[in-house]
Amino acid sequence: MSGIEPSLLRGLPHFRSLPEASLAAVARLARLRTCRAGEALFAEGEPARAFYFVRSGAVKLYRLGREGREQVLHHLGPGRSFAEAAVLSMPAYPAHAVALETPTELVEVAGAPFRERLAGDGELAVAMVASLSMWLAGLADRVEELSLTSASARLAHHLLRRPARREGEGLAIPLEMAKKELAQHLAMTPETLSRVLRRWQDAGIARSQGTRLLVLDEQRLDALAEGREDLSGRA
Amino acid sequence: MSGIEPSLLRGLPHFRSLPEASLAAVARLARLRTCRAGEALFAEGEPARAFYFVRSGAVKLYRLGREGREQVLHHLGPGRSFAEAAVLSMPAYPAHAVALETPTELVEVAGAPFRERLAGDGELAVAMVASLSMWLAGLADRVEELSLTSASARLAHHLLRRPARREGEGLAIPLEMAKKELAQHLAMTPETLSRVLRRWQDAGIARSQGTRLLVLDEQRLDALAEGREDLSGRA
DNA sequence: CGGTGCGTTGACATTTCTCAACTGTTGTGG
DNA sequence: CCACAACAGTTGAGAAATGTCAACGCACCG
Repeated sequence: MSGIEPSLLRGLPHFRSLPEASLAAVARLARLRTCRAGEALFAEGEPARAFYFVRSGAVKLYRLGREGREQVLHHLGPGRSFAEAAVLSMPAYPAHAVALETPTELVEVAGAPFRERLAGDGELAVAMVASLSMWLAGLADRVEELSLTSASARLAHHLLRRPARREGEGLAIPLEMAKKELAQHLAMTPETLSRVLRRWQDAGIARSQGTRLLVLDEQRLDALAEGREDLSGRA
Repeated sequence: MSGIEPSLLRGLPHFRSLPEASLAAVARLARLRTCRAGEALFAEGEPARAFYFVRSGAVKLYRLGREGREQVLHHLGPGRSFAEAAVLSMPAYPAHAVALETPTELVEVAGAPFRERLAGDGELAVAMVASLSMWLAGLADRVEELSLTSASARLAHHLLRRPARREGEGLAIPLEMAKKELAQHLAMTPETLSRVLRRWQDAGIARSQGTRLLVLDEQRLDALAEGREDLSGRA
């Protein structure tokens, strides 16, 4: 409520090229909030009062279907923002949000005053347009991913778009969710995910190492993602 | 290139509450374009030079995978806009676009001058934010849809979110794509789609009438969309 | 120590895909 | 106007992928 240091915002991708005045104005509407794992930020259907930036830790956005089935929409790490669209042009949050780590540091920006500021501040509005475009691109990618009909294609597609680190013989990709959640993210069961990884290991394509994956044969992973390779016959 | 009547823009949802000056400025960057079915508007990878509004007719956005497999991303009818995100913050179009009907009337807005205008025109930027938010909500919905694991749940979910018309005993939902494309849109094969519809017909839930669907039992369709009902045992 | 929950594996049921044949429609050219 | 090709849509039979249920190991945490 009382505002934060503008410098805390400067590091965020959206505001990198924002004039000092705009940045200061936004900082005045923001407050820093530190959460513990499991702490809820907002619930689906609740009036959209603020949007957020992740400074450290992680946040999960999800919906609840009937019978408590949890549909994970996104995992967000440092630098990402969320709920801008809700605050800017929707009456209520379209999903639930909880912090995943202790501590998770967030910048919380009050919605109503931000909306007012936006109309008169072109530079800020352009920054928000860029931010929303980022979300759009991400979701479009996700749609493409989910349109793939085979489980291994979806997994391969997903993995190939994660930040990875070259590591000796292969590519190390950190899995930033529990396998259970990753499975749901990719519209498959945990069992299927486990078996796909098993097959990849047997085929020498990749090796599951607890919380990360070591890809040994990038080309074949690529082929799998595009449905060019099949992997059934070659047990 | 030479501009169009501002009144042509006023009808579009994005610009409903835009000041006269902004509207006129955009109109100056726009031109009216009439296409025939099959006419390409832009190709994937091409530099994003303009974005569009549909005035009449319809447009299809799609990607091409290897081997010419066409992945339909969206069908757009009158009032919708597309490629704003590409023009505003991406170097190239992320998909192909073609007109689907003869005639299809479009408003084409030149990208570069629009971007310049945007920075200084807060009202316009806010309008674009609203437009992008609409896209975001639509894509989020699509992600949720594709996350459903059963074919009939995806189809039910999809149908329940289409504009429909009450019609005597039931609900008439126009299918705005060929069944072949609808199937791909829902990550299933045309055969599976056909069989699901057959089962619904046998169960008295809905009746496929060529290019439209007559829903007889909305409640059960709802149940199917949420995985509450199964429809296997009750042939 | 127990408990709780994730991840793996196996056996089995079911859905969905694949391939193929057949129908009906549409549009074209004779 | 008809014959024909081309293509969407349907249906069937069999194969393959995936989901379901259950058991087990294992780590983590009280």
